[in-house]
Amino acid sequence: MNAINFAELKALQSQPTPKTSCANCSMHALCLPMGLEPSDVEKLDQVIGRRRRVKRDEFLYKRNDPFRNLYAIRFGHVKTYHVNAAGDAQITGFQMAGDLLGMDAISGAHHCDAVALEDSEVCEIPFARLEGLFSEVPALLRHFHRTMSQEIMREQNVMLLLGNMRAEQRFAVFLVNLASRYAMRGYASTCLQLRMSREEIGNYLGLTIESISRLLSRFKSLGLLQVDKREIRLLDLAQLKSLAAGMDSSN
Amino acid sequence: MNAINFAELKALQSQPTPKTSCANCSMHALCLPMGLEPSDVEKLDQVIGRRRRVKRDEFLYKRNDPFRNLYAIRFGHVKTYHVNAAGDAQITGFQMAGDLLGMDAISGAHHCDAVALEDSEVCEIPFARLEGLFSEVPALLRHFHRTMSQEIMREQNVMLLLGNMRAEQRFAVFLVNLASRYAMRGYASTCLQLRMSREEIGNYLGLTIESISRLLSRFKSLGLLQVDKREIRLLDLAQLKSLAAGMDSSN
DNA sequence: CGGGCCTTTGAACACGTTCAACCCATGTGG
DNA sequence: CCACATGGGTTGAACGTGTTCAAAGGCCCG
Repeated sequence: MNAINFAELKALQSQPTPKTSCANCSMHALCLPMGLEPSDVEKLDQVIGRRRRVKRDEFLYKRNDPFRNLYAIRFGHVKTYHVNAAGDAQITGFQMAGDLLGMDAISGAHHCDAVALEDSEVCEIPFARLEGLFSEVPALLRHFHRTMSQEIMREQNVMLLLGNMRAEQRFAVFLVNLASRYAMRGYASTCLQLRMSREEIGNYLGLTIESISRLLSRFKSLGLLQVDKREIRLLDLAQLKSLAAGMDSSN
Repeated sequence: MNAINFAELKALQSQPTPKTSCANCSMHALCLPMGLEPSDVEKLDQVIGRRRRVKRDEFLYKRNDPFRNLYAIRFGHVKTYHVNAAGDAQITGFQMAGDLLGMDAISGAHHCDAVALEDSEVCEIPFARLEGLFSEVPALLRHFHRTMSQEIMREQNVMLLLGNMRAEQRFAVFLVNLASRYAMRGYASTCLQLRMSREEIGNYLGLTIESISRLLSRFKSLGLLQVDKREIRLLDLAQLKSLAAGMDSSN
């Protein structure tokens, strides 16, 4: 796979900062405008609100905020999480550039919190205006439905992970999945710069921080990866994939 | 809450079998036509395909079936589940009358299996025709988006359940949730006729059949419920709710 | 150099699983 | 009619995975 780094590409070909628009956003091939005609992309651009910077640890939205916008990440990383009555959190997803957030809130208000894992920038997409565009641009509506559908699939996969995988397999799935998402975005997929802490990974995977630490040590000693703080170099992706698929493990 | 049994009501008021349509379906207040004008309900009726009977243990759809239809349950119960590479299943949901199935497949093909838990009947909703109706009936599109959004929320709640609840709390959540869904449908909410086996409950909750059995015994001995095979009578809903919320448990 | 934060590692523990036996209701064949 | 098999459910005992608790290490920034 010829890994092209879209972000670098963009930086190379355009010294003068381009107008912020979908057409020249490095994520247009993954994000909402995916597959649209240029004229339709322009209409989408009209609809999209301001670009918004979110600093590390700042909220993108909070539980019970009224639903007004969807958010598309331009760059950076975000986590979404639920807090239960007892006060402990469950992280429901890590989102990166090109991902769409907030679809769980369409029925009324936001039911989870969204916080930036690093300084990030998002496109605010006023949902009322987007709805107005749906009748005009059927391809956009179709793509929107596919996106929601994929979000449902993603969550079902997490249910699978939490419901019947052991710790080792969960962590392998996490790593392989992260690698493939970076690959789709043209980033090096064997050298992950984790944006989240061990604790956040553990929370997402239904494990403790200690378990994550032990798994990293085990995988390291098995020669599957190298660890240096939050940089993880995947050395044996094939083996990791077979662990993620539930094969062998201890033979 | 004045529990009206819609199914019985319908049976009483119409000895001659009425034409099968959304307008006189007992689930119209919960299902796709929810909140639509009568004229729009009629349009929806035009779009909906045949009603289809599914016997107990028969497939409604299978993994890799091409996506053509959504399904609304008229009566009966269905389970959806994923099968992983190793061959074991994870049940991702139990659906009942008024529920909509198949939204995870919009992006292409079905990714899970759907099987009837008892003899059931569903409305086949050809998605292409439904899409055609969206531009004509904006209220339908809005409701469809809310429905997908709610499905995302439901799955996030399962992630919460599987990710950071102990067995006791999981099972309490399961019972309370089931009771509330029956209540919404006008059925007695304190006397549950389970349509699924202990094994299926356990699978859904990430537990074993033995754990479910033990939990039932424990709850019984605590005076929270009575059990007779698959009939469960909830005796202390308040206490069950507080267990489900993560309160006390052992004091 | 000190303090704070994140991480790693070790040891004891606990929750839920696994394995096994048994119960009970239902259905089937001799 | 009984004998027997089958499938779902319950209960007990031993086990194991991952947690909890605790201590120590590494790193950053003041």
